[in-house]
Amino acid sequence: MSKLRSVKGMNDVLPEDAARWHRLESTFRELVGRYGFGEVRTPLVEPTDLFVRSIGEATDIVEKEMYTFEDKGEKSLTLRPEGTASAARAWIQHSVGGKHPVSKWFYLGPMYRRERPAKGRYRQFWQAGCEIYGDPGPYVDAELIDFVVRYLRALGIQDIEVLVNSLGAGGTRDRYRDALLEYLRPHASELSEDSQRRLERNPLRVLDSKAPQDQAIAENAPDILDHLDEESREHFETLKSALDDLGTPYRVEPRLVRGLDYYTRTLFEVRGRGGDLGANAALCGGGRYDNMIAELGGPATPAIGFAIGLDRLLLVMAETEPKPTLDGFLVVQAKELRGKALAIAQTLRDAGARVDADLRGGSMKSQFRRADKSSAPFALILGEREAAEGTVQVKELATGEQRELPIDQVAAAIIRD
RNA sequence: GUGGCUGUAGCUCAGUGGUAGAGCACUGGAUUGUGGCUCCGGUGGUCGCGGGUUCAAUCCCCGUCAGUCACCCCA
Repeated sequence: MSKLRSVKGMNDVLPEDAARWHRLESTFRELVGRYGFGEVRTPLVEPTDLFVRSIGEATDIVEKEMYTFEDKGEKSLTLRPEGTASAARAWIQHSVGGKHPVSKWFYLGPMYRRERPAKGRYRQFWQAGCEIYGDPGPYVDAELIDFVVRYLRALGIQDIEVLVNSLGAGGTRDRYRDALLEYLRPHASELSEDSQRRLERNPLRVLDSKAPQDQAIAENAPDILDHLDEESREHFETLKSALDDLGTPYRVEPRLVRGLDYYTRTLFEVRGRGGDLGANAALCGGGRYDNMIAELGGPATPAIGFAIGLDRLLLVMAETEPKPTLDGFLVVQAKELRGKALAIAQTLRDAGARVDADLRGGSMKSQFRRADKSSAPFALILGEREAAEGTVQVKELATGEQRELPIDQVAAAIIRD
């Protein structure tokens, strides 16, 4: 066991697992393409201030989970803990709003949060997300929620729950906060320790506490949906009927809050119900952030986005059918023929075939064993006789059928599809 | 960040206060140009790391690191 290890909570993906990752990514890229989203690639590192101002100073992410460091003592930088803030920064920086009234962006990449690792939660984790700038909704809100459901289904993930809520706009949040505090304060001593702390700092969080005594109190708490301003109420009603029209299943969850400060109006979360997720069932979180662009110094622009946790999808995703990664595997009779075999392999590769060989010089038996395990449907046998005649034996491993072919006919014989 | 559990071969795991085992995997052979099955053999471990108790520790104690589960929070 080497003492050199990957950093805690940051994991390798080895070739045997890469196919599942490719499926997550290619399915996402394919689907996103059908909606006209374009990819944005931002740096992994941003000025710390970007996240403090967008995500919110008093959030857990900013308070204790960011990888922050001084760049040569000149500037505070942070490894991005999420993608929305970076994308917004890029959108503002390049004045994209001036060129396009509406832009649809997606991103896919690693994010960093210094939390205690657990199943489905890592310090480097992968998110795929979409952002739409310039459309105030609510139809685009519905479209985005529906997108997530379709993406998960395309991966064979059916057992999910879509939760939606609205945080309103303008003064809704503050008005509701006051009403909630008024209700909670008399119960303060009955709340869990955590919630007592949350009470003054972020009382909305008390609502989604898992402690039984908190849930009992939250049960009768005032409902944020009763405090929505008129415009937000209409927005939410239209969103729900748009989802109904799309046939997207959802449940209204007035206690859904989420931990980022920038959300306004539409808020949603998709949870998996597979047993493999443990306590980290949130597969996707998103919502509208109509004020953030302006707060970061850009032109007042409504926006909405979501992020999907790819590591978690991997835990609940259906098994991927293993596909052969090779067409042929060369088996060489004598050591002296290895140079010749290498040349043949190159010729076949030039012709588009996927070919490998074991050129260590082992017995034919061991080479056949490797051919078997390589997933290649064909073994290509090169012996003295074939070498002299410019041919190879092409043996189909599943059936045992074998025929001799001139080298220039081999590629066509073994390439599938 | 708090609490619980775990840490023996590449993998899954047995095991004992007296210097370590199985299955699978890998590899050689039975079959000197032919795999998958079978049989026989072989490689591989500072028993996570450090300290303590002991004549002696993989086993007991403490610490530490890593993993995992729950909480916190979130993707």
